[in-house]
Amino acid sequence: MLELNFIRTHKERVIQGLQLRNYTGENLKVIDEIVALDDARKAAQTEMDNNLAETKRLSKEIGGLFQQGKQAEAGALKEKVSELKAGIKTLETTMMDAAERVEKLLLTVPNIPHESVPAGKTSEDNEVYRAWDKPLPNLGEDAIPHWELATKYNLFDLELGVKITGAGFPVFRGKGARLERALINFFLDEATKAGYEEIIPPLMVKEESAKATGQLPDKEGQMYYIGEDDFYMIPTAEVPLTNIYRNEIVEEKDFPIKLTGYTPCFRREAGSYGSDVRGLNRVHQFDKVEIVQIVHPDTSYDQLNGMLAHVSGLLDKLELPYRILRLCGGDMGFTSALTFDFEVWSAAQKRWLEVSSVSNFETYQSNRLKVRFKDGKGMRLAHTLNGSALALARIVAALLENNQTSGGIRLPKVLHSYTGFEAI
RNA sequence: GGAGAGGUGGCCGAGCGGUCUAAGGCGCACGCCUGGAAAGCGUGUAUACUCCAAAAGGGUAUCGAGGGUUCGAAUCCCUCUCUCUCCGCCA
Repeated sequence: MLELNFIRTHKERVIQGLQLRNYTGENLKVIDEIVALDDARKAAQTEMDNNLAETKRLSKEIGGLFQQGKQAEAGALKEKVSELKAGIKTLETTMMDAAERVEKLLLTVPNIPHESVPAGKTSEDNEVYRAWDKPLPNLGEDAIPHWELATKYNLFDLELGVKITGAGFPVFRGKGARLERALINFFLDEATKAGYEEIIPPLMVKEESAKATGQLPDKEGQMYYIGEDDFYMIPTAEVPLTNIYRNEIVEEKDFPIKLTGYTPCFRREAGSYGSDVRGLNRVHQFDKVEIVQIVHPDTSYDQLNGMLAHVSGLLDKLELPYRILRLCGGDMGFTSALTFDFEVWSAAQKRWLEVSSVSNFETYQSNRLKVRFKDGKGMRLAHTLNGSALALARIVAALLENNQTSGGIRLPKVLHSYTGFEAI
């Protein structure tokens, strides 16, 4: 969430930012409400603290009087303290109530977009940041989509997933499973080469963790929830990886912290049924290698560029046509200040598929996470970033479709040593 | 799952109703000492909120978390949580 102090001191910027996210008059009032409530909280707290100080002083006096055997005088003071205590209780309630309401409202305010974020309402308005300037593969009439290729070559089976679990839980098998594992290894190796530390995190997280990275309360209902133990299945490795540093004070010299991890990702995808969900386009469980960075605020945009270069490099090596979009204010995620999406061309479906989303959250996540470092001026919040590098299911879809030939499916050279075969 | 023992500052560890404003030690930083270092000595060593125009300096809270008893809680009571030991189950 936004820093309260930032809202207080940069109200105009906050409002401009919200306008870029298409907030208008009525919705913008929340900012003034927050400041007013916080004023009330401060006033109550100051008074309460003063009363507490007085109580403390008197209690000590009573202790002294008891030791001198002056019971009567002590009794008189006791009454005075009791009176003060009643007032303190009221003030505390006022303060806690105001603080809670501030917190609640703050959770409803999204991150302020970076100045480069284009105006716009929907994905239609996203800016093509880097277009694909070479020709797209032309497969001819008999090209078939990846779900048919999967059946033809026995690569994955969605019906089998339905039998075992339900719709959207693919079963990979044979060369399909091998390809999946090859891609995971390839992505992890590349991330490690780029200086990311490999992590194997828990796949379920507690509420506190999901809150800290912003999945809750924003995406309640999109995560699988294990009620018996109060766990959430992770929708992305971002959650456990970033939470490694929750409540940590980091040494400035340890920046940039770079983590990578492969995990399956679980998403309920409630309310997103439609024609674009066939095959691997949208599933409830998919594999992904994530990269996460925790960095000094001065360098976060440089690091963001580094992440773009990293993801571009992966797609280049996989020989997939792709483009990069800069998301507009209306399409950007709640917690992000700037997001770039990568889309690969799916030649049989003749459409772009999102395979990566790379974002800088600035201090929005770290404020909830409380990831801080100390510099000359005191405690400061770090910046957090993350990106998919990459999401597997759709990469598989594109690889299969784009490389199909009448004689089989060719695989990009970089994967040969990982798969142990050059074609399917 | 059952039984027991515990969670105190960056770390170890004392404290078990008032002087805890948390002893002592280690570590760390700075200074003195030294040709330089070690040792020794001295000083300092958290976080959040808040008061003050700011600095300096105050105030409040935090001894796993939350609640309670009390004029006063690290200390007593309740709930939760985590760790350790033993037993059971188990890849």
